[in-house]
Amino acid sequence: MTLQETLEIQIKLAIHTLYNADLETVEFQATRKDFEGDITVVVFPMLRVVKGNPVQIGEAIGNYLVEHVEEVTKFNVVKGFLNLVLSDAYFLNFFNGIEDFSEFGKVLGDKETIMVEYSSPNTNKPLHLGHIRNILLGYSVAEILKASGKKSYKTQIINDRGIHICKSMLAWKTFGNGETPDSTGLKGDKLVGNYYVKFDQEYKKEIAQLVSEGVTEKEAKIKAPSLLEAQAMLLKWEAGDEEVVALWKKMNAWVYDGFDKTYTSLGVDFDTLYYESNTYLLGKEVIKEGLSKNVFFQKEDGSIWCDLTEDGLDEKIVQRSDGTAVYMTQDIGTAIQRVKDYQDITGMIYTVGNEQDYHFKVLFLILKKLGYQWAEHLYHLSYGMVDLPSGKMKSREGTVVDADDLIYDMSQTAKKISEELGKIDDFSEEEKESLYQTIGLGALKYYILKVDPKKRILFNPEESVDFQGNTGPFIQYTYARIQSILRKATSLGIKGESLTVIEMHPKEKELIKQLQLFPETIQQAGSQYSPALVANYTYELVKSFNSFYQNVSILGADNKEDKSFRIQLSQAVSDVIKTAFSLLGIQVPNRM
RNA sequence: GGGCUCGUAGCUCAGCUGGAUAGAGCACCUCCCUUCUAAGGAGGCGGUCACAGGUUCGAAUCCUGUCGGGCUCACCA
Repeated sequence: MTLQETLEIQIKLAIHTLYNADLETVEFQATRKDFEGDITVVVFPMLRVVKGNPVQIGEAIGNYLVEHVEEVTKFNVVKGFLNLVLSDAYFLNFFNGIEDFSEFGKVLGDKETIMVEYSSPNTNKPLHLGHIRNILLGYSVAEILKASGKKSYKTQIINDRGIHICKSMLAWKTFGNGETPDSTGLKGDKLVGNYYVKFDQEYKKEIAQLVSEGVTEKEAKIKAPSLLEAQAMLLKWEAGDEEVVALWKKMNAWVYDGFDKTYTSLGVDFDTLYYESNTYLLGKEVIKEGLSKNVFFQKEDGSIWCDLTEDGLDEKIVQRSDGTAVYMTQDIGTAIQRVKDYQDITGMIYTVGNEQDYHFKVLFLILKKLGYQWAEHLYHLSYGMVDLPSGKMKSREGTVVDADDLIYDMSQTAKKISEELGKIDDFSEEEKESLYQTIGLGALKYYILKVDPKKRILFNPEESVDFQGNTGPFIQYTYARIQSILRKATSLGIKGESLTVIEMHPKEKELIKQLQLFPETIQQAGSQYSPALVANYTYELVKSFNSFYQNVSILGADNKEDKSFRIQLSQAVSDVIKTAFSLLGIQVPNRM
């Protein structure tokens, strides 16, 4: 039983014996810094069942608790707030009760299995900052779920089909002269992306040409030769034309290879992949079934719809009049396929930008109507766009912040700062590079993940990302400092021993309180799908530690007991930092 | 126009299912390295929580409306 549970029982008992009344619940909150105490009971809500002065009631409960609950040593009442002071022994017991903090906070379990989809880029453009947010969020949420006692699979759907792919294929065929990533030294996704841009340029030229010949702009957009050619290519692709398919395979392979490099440098991975080219036909069977169950209805032109007006939404098309699949069809099919492939799945999370809120609302509703139980546990991890001060990132206007460039820039900044500080001059070149990468990525990932997912992020490339204050490097730095102390402690032969009696410094007590919060932080982050909660928790923990570090000497403690305790405490804090950061996909360095 | 969403300090953000004088970081100003890494610490300046009503003992938080930003309402994905 936790202390809070004990207190709740005792407080109910107190109210019962003192006032002959019964409380439903007891409201607790952390005691504010300005008041003495460790935990606070809010008296106001009790006034509903107990008539009287809140201060007097608080006093009465306080006295009762001091008498009946060993851990409560003192109390004070301010207005309707009963602040309880807990004994050092209580905190020490908690601390000693955990022999190893390296797995602290995590819960093992596999009763629920969640598939998390993230990234899912188009294969014709390199990844940019917007994708980075998506990727970091999806990866982190999957890790958090795992730590909160669920099983998770990471996946993505690769949009490798459609007219857009044909555009870059066509441009490469026409202007490429057989260029390859090897021959140009370009990353595959960058090379293909260039041809996508090239297509667009040619297409615009053609439109301009047609317009000058007297064709209306609207007409020109449809009749431009290169577009017609791309459309012809798509038809060939769908018909399985050998040459087209071979080219498609070759260029897609380049793109995947390029993406993989970016994923690797971001340190993320996937358990399984889905390709749109494999799944785009899947939904049709289900549509037929849904039609027979009257979940869908057919219009005269043959198109198939789902009527969602009773749910306050519109009618939504699920299959075109020509019988081909739309976006929705394919998503329905893919969802069902996933559950077939992984039968232990109990829910799914889609990491997709908030511009698709409506789409997912509809998708989930349709799947529920089709009668799938797991449809009750679908969640759209919707996140805000990453905007620049100039507005939206637009690839056509060249205002896109490229993922690879950004990652590189971050490590360069880390390098610059590190070199100025000169603390790692004895590192080998490889060690240095690896550290710069760790810090640069730490800064970037933390910067993005600390913000509530649903809020939009304003990214200013000019100001770049901070390395001071509430940042990844700040936390990594604290971790590195603790490692330094622990190394020194080991070399001095100081070992941590379990202690029973010790007078605790307020800063030590504060740290233990922070540590206690970690398990519930993971649970909350899991149920709210919010890495930001983990980030903010870590920041608070680290701030407390730094204050402790600056005000209390660890290795220079007066006696053996204090020294031993503080080393253990430091170890615990660094373990939790490491775990918390691993949930965010951020590494921690032993020195920096 | 309908729907969804956001609006907290000059800037970037925290504020859990309503609770004490609204918290951090950056920027600006003071201090602190002969003591465990100063990417740090201690302090100062800075807010009518967009606005107006309402519910409540109590509202940044819940409800309604207004204003402002974003997204969305395709036989595109």
